[in-house]
Amino acid sequence: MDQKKLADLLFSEELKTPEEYEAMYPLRNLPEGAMVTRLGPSPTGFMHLGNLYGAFVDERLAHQSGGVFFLRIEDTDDKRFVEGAVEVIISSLDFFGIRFDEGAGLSGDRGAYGDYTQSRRGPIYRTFVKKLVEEGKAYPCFLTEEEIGQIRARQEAEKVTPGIWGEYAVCRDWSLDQVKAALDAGKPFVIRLKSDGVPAERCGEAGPRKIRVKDAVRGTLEMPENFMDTVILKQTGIPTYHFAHVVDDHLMRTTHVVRGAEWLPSLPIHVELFEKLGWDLPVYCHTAQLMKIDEETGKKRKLSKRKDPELSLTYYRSQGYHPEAVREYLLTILNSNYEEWRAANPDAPAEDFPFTTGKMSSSGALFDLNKLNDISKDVLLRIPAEDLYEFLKDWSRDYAPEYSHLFDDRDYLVKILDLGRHDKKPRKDLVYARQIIRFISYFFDDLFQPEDPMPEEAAADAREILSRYLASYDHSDDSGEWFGKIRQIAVDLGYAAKPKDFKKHPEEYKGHVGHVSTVIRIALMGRAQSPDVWTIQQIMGEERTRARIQARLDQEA
RNA sequence: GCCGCCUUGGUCAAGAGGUUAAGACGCAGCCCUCUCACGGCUGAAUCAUGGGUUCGAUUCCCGUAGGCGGUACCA
Repeated sequence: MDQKKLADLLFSEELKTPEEYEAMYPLRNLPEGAMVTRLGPSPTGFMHLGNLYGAFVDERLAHQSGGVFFLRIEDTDDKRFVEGAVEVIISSLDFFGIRFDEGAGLSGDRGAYGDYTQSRRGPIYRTFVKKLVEEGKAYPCFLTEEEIGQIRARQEAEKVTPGIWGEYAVCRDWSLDQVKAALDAGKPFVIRLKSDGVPAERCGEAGPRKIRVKDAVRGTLEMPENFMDTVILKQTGIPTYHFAHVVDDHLMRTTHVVRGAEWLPSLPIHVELFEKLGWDLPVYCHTAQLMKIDEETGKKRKLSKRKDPELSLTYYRSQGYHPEAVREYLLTILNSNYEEWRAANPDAPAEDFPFTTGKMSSSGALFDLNKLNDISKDVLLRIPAEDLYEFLKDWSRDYAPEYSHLFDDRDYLVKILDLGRHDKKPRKDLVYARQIIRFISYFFDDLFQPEDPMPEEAAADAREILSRYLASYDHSDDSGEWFGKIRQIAVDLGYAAKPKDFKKHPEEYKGHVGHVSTVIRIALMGRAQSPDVWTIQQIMGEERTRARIQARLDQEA
């Protein structure tokens, strides 16, 4: 039979049979309902929020159902490979709590369904390509780039769908002899799928035939069937994404294929490939994409590696966002009912949230930094100060070594971080590491610096206020006694004891007690705004407190 | 160009053939208050558009527009 001969001619190497591979990779022995998902990044060495977003869906689905989540390196495009990329992928996802059960790893593969790197699976793909050729479902194509360009030009002139299909697929029905001759002439070739689809322009009134695919996030998709003779095996003997996806996800027994919506247009190709190979379709989950507003055009667009370095995962790490905050943020945009759940379960770990594909939005969300910050405040509040200390210390080691000395006195820093966090209405001052360091900088003499001017109302009396304050200062005063003294100073110098009195009769006072305490606050913290002064003083200690006041006094002189 | 997906306030969004169209972030104001933060209250702000179907449509259907994506021997 010619096709068998053709297949042998094309693939002379020793290959396993499809049956052997089926036996090597048996159905997984997993409980009912367990999902098998995978992440298939190409090793470009760059991960951004969008990658995390998708990975998170895979991870939740697998781990929530007692299934398996594995990593497969999709490096069928050798031009994209960047040294060290696999490590970047694994470590940056790990930082955000995303761990693989199986697949490619730093010290080799884990799991029985490998190899997990596509560039090393050549023989597997060729086995199945050969099978398709034998069955007349694929064929070698010797068209050169130039010839394809000419075909395209002709198609454009004829206003017909560009691509290799129907009569434009000139090698489609070549005889064995024709192929042999081309081969003997040393012509390079690719293998194309011999599509059964009816070209859209040949369908007439009825329109193209439709395929129906159930998508876990979009419901039933109805799309025109494929009719392109798509390349499945490149000249190099390595498959295209389309073919690798189908073979790998079948052999690796993936149950749910989570990928971005940019794959939607090629879904019909995948469906035809699954059919031709006689395999069941996985459940597809085409996720919406994270978007951002392009500064140049002012329009929405997909996140881009090139243009959005600030959306890279390392950016968030370097700013010191806590991984849990990023996870919660992603959860809120992934599942619309998450915030509601969080409100009802304020202390539950996020893992307890029942994540579902049905609650995922099918339209793309804009990345919202405000929202991330807001969520981060709440997340950090749930983390004990001791843990926060460790988190900040690790962050500083990697991204801000200039602050390493802040971690010398652990007790001091822990007290600072815990300030006001245990009240009935806890403070939410802490957002991310860089911001936290800035926020607490005045606790450290080398970082302390005056930022705000004295308040107008009390500037003239600043010296007097400070000297009286220093004279009456008793570190053992409780906060009531302490504030009583400030009030006394205020009254003695002609300020209202209560802001309301001043508001009612501004003409009777120079200002109010708030202005007086602001003078003290600025001397101590260099800022007009801060948490409770008494508490800060207790943390700073008497010596530092007195020194700060004295220094300002000297300066005011 | 062609093909596909998407479209509720500035952002994330719930929602149903008849609702005063939830909630969150952000924004404004007020309250609390020695400042800020927290918290509370109030407010401004949304169903892209045209045409059907219907007693009634933001919701269902068709068209249009806009956004996004695809149109590779990239993924």
